[in-house]
Amino acid sequence: MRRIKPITVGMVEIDLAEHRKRKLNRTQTMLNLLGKTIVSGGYEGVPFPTEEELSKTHGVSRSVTREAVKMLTAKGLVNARTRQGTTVQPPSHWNMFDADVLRWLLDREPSLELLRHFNQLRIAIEPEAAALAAIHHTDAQMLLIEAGLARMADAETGADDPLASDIAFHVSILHATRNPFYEQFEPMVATALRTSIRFTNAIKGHSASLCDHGAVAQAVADRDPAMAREAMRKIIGDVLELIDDGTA
Amino acid sequence: MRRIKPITVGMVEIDLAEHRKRKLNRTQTMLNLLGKTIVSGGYEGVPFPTEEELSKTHGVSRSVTREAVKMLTAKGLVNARTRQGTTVQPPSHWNMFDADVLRWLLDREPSLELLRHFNQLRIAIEPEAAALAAIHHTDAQMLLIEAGLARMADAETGADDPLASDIAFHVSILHATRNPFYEQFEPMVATALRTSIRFTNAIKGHSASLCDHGAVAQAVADRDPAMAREAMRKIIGDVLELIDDGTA
DNA sequence: GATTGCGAATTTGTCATATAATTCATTGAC
DNA sequence: GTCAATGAATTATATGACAAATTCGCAATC
Repeated sequence: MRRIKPITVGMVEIDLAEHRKRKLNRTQTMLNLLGKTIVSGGYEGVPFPTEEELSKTHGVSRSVTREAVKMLTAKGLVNARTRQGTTVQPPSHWNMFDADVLRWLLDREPSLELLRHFNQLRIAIEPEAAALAAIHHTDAQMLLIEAGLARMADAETGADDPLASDIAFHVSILHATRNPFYEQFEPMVATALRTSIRFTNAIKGHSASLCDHGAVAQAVADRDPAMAREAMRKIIGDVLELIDDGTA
Repeated sequence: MRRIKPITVGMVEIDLAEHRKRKLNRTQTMLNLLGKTIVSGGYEGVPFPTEEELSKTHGVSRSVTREAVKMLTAKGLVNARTRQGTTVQPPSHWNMFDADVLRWLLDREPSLELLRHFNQLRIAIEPEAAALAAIHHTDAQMLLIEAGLARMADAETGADDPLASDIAFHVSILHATRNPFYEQFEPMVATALRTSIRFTNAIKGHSASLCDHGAVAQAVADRDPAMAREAMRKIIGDVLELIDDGTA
């Protein structure tokens, strides 16, 4: 009966291409669609559709709709109650560290405000992460950190991707803390760095940046927490300064 | 045909009482059950059951099982693929800031190690949160902070619950940052505080603690970020010290 | 013997329909 | 006016069927 995939949309842009490329199934497509719509305020004022409405609108079965809504519930975006229907939760309930939610947020507004919020968090997390890494890192993790630094050096000469190497370095520090909570910030840090270059692509003061990153690595290697913290704070502080300048 | 709720379990303890009390539906019960089991390593070595097995074992329909698994997927605990089955993800993929995951973790091990990890994070987050609060708080938020402080004072005289007032104070600081990412730490901070008293119930140096908290509030009111940061760092630092002593 | 191709089996993914449970609104009795 | 009974709307659960994707074994070929 139904031969063509009836994946289509109401308000958000159609992501059929992305859908095909990533081989998303219908539940995942539905999840993305609803997530994006919620995050971009598509249901403010209007009540969230019932399961039946959603199913009809998007040409999928109720099972698909329900499972997508369940996932949204698990991420804190909505809350479903019998008879009352499904309601969108206020943003404070959203799981901001979820990779999907972050993606939807950026999709909505790669705004300076969001970038500032990211980096306000980074300046709390990463210096302390560097300090913890200085204390708790294993030899293998130290090698990874140095590898990240080497990649950044390569990026100087064009032999590697600057963004990827930057992410690799910061992520390696997070893991070296050996604290599972710090490791959770990987998607956020990666996202923040990716977003940064969109706004401040002029900041190719990479030579200075490379030097700063080297200082962090050295302090971690020396198992000097205070120094590591300071060095990392300088890196993030510089970024934050640039962003604040962008605003003012 | 089926008259009695067939909610029962295999390896984890039966939470029928909790189930009734919180009026959990079957999907939520299933979610809790699977979540606890996964977090406590119940599926290490053995493959995760298929949908049909789970449904049979727990006497629920495949819908319920599937929706529970979907929620676990959304929280990063498992990954389902056609024909390959559902696999448990490594802990680094788990969404550690999810309230459910936190609860399951504590249910497994209210361990000193976990408590230390919590507070290693708090010492990054909360001092910076206090600094941000000093800059960005609104009048209403300042009132909430002072209310929290007042409750702590009441707790001194037994007029209020010490734990609840402590949580209220710290949470009010988080919200005063006006940064949605900081607000996400509410469940973690609350959990950390709740867990603390189990271990360090001797720390009823509340008079000292009250004084320290007052210093934070004052610095925030004065819009003095550096002072707020320092005062908060002292509070968490003291806790961390106690925990580390407990280990050594 | 190694590789490629094909088909069967397995498991999640999707659909359709029916029924239960819960809650809100309305109506009616007192 | 208050309270209980009734009904309606919506999610929750059950059931059975089929689709899609991936693995695995087997066979054919080189």
